[in-house]
Amino acid sequence: MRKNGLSRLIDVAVAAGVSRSTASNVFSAPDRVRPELRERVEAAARALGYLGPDPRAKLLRAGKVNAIGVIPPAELGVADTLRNPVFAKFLLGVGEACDMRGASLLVIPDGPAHHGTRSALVDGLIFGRIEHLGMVRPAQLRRLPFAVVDFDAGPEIGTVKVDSRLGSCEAARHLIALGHRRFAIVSFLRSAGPARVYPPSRHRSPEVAGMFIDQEKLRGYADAFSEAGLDIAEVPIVQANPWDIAAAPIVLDAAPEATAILSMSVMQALAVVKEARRRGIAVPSQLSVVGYNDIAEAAQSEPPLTTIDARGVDKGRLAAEMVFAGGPPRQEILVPRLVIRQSTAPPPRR
Amino acid sequence: MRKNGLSRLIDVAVAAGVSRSTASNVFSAPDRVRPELRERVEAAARALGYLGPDPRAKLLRAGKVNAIGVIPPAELGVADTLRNPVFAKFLLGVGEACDMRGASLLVIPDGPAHHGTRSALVDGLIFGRIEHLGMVRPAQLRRLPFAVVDFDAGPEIGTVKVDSRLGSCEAARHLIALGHRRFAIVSFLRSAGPARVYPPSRHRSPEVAGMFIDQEKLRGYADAFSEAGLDIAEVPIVQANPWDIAAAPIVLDAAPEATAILSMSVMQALAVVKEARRRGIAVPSQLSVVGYNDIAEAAQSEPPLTTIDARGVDKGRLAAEMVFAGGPPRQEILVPRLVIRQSTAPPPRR
DNA sequence: ACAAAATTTTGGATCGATCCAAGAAATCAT
DNA sequence: ATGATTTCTTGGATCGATCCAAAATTTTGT
Repeated sequence: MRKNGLSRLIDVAVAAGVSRSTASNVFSAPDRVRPELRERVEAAARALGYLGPDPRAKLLRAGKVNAIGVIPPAELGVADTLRNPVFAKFLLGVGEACDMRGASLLVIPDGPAHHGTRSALVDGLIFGRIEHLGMVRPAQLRRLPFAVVDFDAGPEIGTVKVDSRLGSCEAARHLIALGHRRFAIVSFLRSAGPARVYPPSRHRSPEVAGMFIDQEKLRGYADAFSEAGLDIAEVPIVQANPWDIAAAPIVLDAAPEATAILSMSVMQALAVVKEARRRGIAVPSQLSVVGYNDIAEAAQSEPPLTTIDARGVDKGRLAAEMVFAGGPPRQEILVPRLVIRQSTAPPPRR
Repeated sequence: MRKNGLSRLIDVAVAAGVSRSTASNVFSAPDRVRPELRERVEAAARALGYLGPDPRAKLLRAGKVNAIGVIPPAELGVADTLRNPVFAKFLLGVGEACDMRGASLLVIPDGPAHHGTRSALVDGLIFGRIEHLGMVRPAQLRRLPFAVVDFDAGPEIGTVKVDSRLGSCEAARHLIALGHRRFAIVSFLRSAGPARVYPPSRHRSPEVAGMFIDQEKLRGYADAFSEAGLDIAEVPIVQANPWDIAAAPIVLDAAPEATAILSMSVMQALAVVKEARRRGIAVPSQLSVVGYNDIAEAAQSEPPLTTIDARGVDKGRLAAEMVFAGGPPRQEILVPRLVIRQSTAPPPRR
């Protein structure tokens, strides 16, 4: 017994009259110990209340923790991460991969100085956002397997991406195929603040052009428009914080003549549907709405929302499998899928 | 530089021409080292690509990991845990507490032999269910601070509980106060399988009496009924797996004359509302429904669901704070709150 | 019964740092 | 310049296990 009251492997060994190594073997390789001796050691362990090797010490030698770490987008804490339904789906995928190997999942809020990356006790890391590019090198140097998600970090680094340009293109194509010609787009506003409206003709202003991920999606919309001989420059764009559902009325006001709304976020799309119904605009017969990302609420909305399944779960699973598997870095690109529900229909006749 | 390519503190020390201790101090107590020397060490570290003390070794001495572990109900893996909205709320609360201390959150799927409990690298543990009672002793012996949630483990052990008897009593009181007299109860079926109906008079059968948590809630309903001079024995009970929303039709069929449904799960309550509307039964004017547990879907349902807020977030936060704070074991009992929305109204006149 | 082979057990070294008491160097007082 | 302080730096011990090669023991073959 020690001063701190906990007994160690060596205490057990002494009590059982064997060497440390033998005692160690009883716990980690029982077959190597003669049954008789093994029982003696086990009895001693029981008597001392010894619970098996201390995971910390074990770790020091073995180096394996049996856990994977996920570092959420920079500004998010643990709670925010869990609260965000889109990110939660991703986490779910990571969780699935963990379950396959019986590993644990660590959510690491990234404090200042990337303390999390440097000190987390994990076998590998998954970086969730662009802001983490600076942490890639530290992780590399720590020789920790890791993968990045949703951004390009070069061929040296395992990556899982979703082709969001294609995804939003599909969304727009779907509406165009239904016959829509008058649209409005709900885009992202990264900086905090109220929604902003960009009427047609103001698209080339730097605020619109300068966004990052959203830019991909905007290109996707533009692809579909030009395929159909339409010009995206004639479509009004509303930028809103993806979670600021109070922006829905602004969207509807900004494009009263639109028959279809393309939203880069699900939450906005759901909010627009709700607001439209509140105003007595029938969805989908008078107004069609397509979102981006498929979450539970989308299926349960009234009417259920047509949206893009951005493969969040698969993304998480693949990233985690990459980390677990080790091996040379791979680049995976997932293809988003259009999920057609009841928020889209041909435009009303005039 | 080592064979494995990673440099250690000692390599840095040698390169800088100082002792290990001094090098160590540069990273953990910079003020103790003369600026000139410190810079020399830092330069050496940079040159060798040394990233600071290895968290694993640090841990062996210090014992702190800056992470808290949550062990979900036995049969759930990591993914199931995140998928379950009720448990996810609890996790959210734990996450909030983590954010306050900048700690990480580890979700530990509990494999066979409680391997997780024994080997998880955390500063403390939270046990999420009755099945974990057997793991309490191991944790105690490991001298790990821990808390249990939702079940009584004796005065020696920190506990956060929610008074579910009171919660369900409130639910029933609410309906009774609105004037309802004919009810049906949706209870839990722990074993897998299809829903079962227990008409009045069969309440005392062992399947009904033998359930655990649900028993508390049933008592709560009974409390409210007897306050109003009603007898719960006259109320039909449907037992269904809490997630088996296919059971909703069975509920409505089992009690066609009921004007109000008391459900022990939110999901069932939401399913019942949906099914009722599908059948053309107006909610709440013809049928009132009260759930138990408040999740996002409940507020977004059509109509929004009246339900019991079982304080999931607070429960998680308190449990985590207990673990972080250490100190003598406390027993917290949270009081559930009735959240009145639009799924309840006075019964229809006949 | 004795050597050879197979199985068990053992002690020393190691994983990568931190702590602490003691030694060395620099600063100050007289 | 000498001793007394104060500030830095150092090596040895430690955290709690595992690994490995060598020693001890048991089993097998003839």
